[in-house]
Amino acid sequence: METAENRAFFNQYREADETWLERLRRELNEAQFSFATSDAEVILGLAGPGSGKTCALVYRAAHLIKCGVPPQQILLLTFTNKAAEEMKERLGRLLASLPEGLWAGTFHSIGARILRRHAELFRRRSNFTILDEDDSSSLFKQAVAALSHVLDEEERRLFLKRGLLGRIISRARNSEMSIREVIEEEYSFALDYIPVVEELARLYEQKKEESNAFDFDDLLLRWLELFQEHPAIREEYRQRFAHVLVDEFQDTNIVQARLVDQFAGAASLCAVGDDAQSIYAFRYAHVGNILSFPEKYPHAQVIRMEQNYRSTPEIVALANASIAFNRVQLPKKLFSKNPPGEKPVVVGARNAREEALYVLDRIQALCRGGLSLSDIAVLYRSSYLSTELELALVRQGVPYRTYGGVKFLQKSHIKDVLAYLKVLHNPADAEAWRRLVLLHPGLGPATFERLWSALRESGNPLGAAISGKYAPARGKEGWASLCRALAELHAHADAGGGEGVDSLIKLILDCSYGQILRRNYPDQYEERMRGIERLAENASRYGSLGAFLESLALDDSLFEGDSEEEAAGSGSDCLTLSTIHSAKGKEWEAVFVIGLNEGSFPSRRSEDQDLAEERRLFYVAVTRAKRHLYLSTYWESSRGYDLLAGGPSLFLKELPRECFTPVLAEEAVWGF
DNA sequence: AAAAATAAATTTTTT
DNA sequence: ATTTATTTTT
Repeated sequence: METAENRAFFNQYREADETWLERLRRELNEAQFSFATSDAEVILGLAGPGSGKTCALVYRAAHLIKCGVPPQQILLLTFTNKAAEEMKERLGRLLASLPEGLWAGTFHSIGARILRRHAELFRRRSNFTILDEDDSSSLFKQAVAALSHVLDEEERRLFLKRGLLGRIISRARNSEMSIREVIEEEYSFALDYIPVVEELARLYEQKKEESNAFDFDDLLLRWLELFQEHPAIREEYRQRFAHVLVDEFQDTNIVQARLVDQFAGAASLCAVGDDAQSIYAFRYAHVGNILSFPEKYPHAQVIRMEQNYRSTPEIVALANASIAFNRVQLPKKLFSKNPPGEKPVVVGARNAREEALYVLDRIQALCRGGLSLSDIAVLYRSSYLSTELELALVRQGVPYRTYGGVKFLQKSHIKDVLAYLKVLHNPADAEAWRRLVLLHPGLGPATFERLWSALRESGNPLGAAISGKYAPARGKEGWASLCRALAELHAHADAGGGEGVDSLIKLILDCSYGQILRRNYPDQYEERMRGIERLAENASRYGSLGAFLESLALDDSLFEGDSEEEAAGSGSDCLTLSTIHSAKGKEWEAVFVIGLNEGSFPSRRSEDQDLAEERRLFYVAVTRAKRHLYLSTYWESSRGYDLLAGGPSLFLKELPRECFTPVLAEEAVWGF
């Protein structure tokens, strides 16, 4: 009914304000226009890269608001936080100001937001911790240790190796399969261990509950469970959100699709995506979601957007030629009417260093030709492929920023500081306690276990620690100093209230972690200190500790890049280095895709069925380019485990000859 | 028995 | 460079 009301509003508006509609007509093409203004209840936008699907989604949201839909009735689901931010910003620009009350975020962050309000239904409190992958694998390790009477050493190692256990369990949870089914289908070597894995999963759940914590999967699954088992709550949200808009639908998994389904009937649903750009199978993305969408919703209006506005016809031709090798896909004919440009260049280099020198040389040439560094990006399959280039860039003093790859958050000193904050915010967080305790000399894992079980028994771990009643047999001084620090921090956090997270971090350094840092990293003390200061700067923008920890858990893009970028002056004109996954949705005038070697890309770890996914990844990479595209490969591997650099990637070899211009790097690099 | 010190190994992609 | 396995020290 509510949607009908909105629709009435909508139609009334349609006649009332011609200028907004005129603007839409001017700025959008036919398909985008009908997408943005359609009043169908279910809409699917099938759109190729560079066709402006995100743009259409933003305009649709703006249009709804222009038509009088209150912003708080709109739920905008994106795949990355970056995308959510970008949409909000574009929406703000379109409407002159950012609408208040609109919910825009990733499935995970919206899930966290909703679950904070209903945490008690899952025996959690609203200050629950969100576990990252390291945290969960640590819990798995403890669960495995608890079953040491069943598993011998070799078996224990098997399960912990490369997160096998986590992958099995996560796979089961995200694909609506039982652990038995997952093992039977994909891990047949573990058939004998099905009951063991089931028991481990139970132990893991129990540990999460004890720690008042959710992992990433919980944020989706428990959200779904909330809606399925509490119809009244579900109805509340169905009433609230009259419009649900989903970006990058091809990357949703089964649970996420079910979450969208929960709104069907009450809200108008609208999703955009491109099956050819599905690159998150490793996170259980299910392309079937987008392929079968029209069957699930027979009344859905399907709008195709096939014109590419981003790239030259030459680049589009290469992309089309490559993706055509994937047999299972929706037929699409991406085309570009842009003025022609140069053919993409395929570069062969002897080794990574020569490749780096070539790329550097071309970047400098492009800059002389009038491009600025921010118009250029270098993309790669895996983060290690960027090291040679980074060396060359630093030598030449070219400023750059990296996306994806080694995480700022994974730096140990940052995690140490965060452990203090987590203990303060959620004193049940066993992982955080463990980290803090082990920082101190004389305190090891065994002592931690004893201390922790005592603290947990008390029902108020933080209070118990501060009271000083508990003391370990060894490492008394370390424990005492930790307790003093926590007492001080707790008092400060309590008194401060709105004091700001940054002052809390400063206090952590002053009363405890400063000395520990100096002791543990005598050589890098200064550098790491600067990293923590940057953390504090970022923290100052958050109103509460909870908000800060949550956005840290769900969005590390805040901390991408590191000290190199500082030297270059942040915000200034700089080159982009990015994994292809992190480059999704972006575009640059000139794009270099490096390390296109058989074995690296497609990754040798991928199996046959993954080859299509790797090719889609290649497709995403090349379609980031507007005018200049360079694809490079090298054949001598310089590093030990980079071994088997097996010559040019299949994705280069299979390209029709007329698509590109071949070049040998040595002629350009050593030419004179 | 536990913790500290030393040696070895490990890196796809991300919420 | 940081986690993880192994040895040495307390």
